[in-house]
Amino acid sequence: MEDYYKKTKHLVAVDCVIFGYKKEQLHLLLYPRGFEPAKGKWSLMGGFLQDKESSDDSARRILKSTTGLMDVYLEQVAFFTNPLRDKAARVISLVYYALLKEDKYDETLVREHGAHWWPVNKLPDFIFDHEEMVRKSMEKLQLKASINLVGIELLPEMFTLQQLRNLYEAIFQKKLDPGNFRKKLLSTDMFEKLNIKNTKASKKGAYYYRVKVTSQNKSFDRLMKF
Amino acid sequence: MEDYYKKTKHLVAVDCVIFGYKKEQLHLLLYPRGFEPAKGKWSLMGGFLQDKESSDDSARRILKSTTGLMDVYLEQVAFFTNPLRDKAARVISLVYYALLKEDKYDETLVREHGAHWWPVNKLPDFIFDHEEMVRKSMEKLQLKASINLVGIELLPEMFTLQQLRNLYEAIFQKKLDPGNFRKKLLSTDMFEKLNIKNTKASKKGAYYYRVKVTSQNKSFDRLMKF
DNA sequence: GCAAAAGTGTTGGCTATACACCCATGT
DNA sequence: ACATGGGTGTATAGCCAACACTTTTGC
Repeated sequence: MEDYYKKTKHLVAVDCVIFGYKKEQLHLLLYPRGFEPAKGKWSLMGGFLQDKESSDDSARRILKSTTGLMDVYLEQVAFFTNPLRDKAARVISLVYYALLKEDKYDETLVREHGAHWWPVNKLPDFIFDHEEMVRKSMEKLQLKASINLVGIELLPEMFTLQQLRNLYEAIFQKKLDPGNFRKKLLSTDMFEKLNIKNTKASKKGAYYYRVKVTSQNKSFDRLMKF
Repeated sequence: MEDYYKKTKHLVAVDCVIFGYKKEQLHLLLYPRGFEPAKGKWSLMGGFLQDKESSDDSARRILKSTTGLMDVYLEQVAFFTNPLRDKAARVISLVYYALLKEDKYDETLVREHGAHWWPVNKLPDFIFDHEEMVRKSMEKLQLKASINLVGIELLPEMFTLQQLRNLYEAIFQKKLDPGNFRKKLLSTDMFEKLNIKNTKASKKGAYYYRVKVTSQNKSFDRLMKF
């Protein structure tokens, strides 16, 4: 066990499942693979883990270089280690998902990489095992959204309950009852009602809310079911 | 990205948090570190990921060599990548937890490795970040026990509801109401009542149950709260 | 006035928890 | 007979889904 130098070393990749919320739909930022094998299929943003770099730092470096964003919410998803998963070489993959605030990223930088936003309900063909990575990320995100409020990470600072509901509908890919959703979320006492109304979405106008500073990273009291 | 050969390679360890259920308490199989650094502290069972070996296979190889067991329930927990986590060298760790059936493992083999079973409520000092690995494993196990029946993996084929309740009490580290537990679990219709009684634990004797074959890997209908 | 979204209220069913109570039996 | 765990029943509280209903306002 102490003979570290005798052991096989491996290439370690960090792949990021980047969620963004655009046009009331959850999207993934993907880029097309330009070379064989699997040319033309779509791929997650990834890179190799470097010397003296934690995988968290690595993921942040990848996100910085592809979206320009520094402070991004990151969560571990899983590791993928099948020796044949990458046809070109034996590569271990460490997978994260990331949540990007609407329109805060650098669109030019994104385009530079040939990247494209795909709605999660109409995804293209993926290379290798990236489809499974995405599936597991969705499951993790849904679990997280049941325990914590994900509004902070994906919505602007001020939002109506309708916008928040749309976000949750996008995450769980199903319609939610407006009245019940409203009562459920407000019962957590995590929101602050503002004296401003959004009159764009309806004639009556809906009040904007803000997440209370004190409950930034708080859990719901119980596991919410959506 | 295609220049695989230029990238840094890393040592990749697979560490196993081995849960066993002994004497009505959840235990962890740990072994003492016999060399510096961190000599005398306790460590998870681990080994290095080899060439052409998936981390699942690697974990199974480690479990086979330390407990003699072939078919063990395994679940991914997380990866640990802090560059300074192992003082001797930069090592990525992939962590699994394993569930060992009571008394099915090879006690001689276990002793050979100097390993020791520690009850989860009185654990020793760990090396490096192994304590966090254990904590995350406990959380994952509790989550799993809320979604699936873990009795199959940790109990003998035949068990009384009292034994099952003790197991759940050990997993969640709290007392559960006997009557309510019974009703909750039986309501899932995953059990088959046998015509045999266990008369050791009580005078009246409790019927043995068995998990129905059809519901081996089934989920509870809802998330159970214990 | 009407449509459409905002927001409130009501109801029935299910689940969790606490706990009372009877059953069977070894000592 | 009584203590002990096995097993059943009941009462209460809280949550959730469905849906009726009221409010506001632009057209």
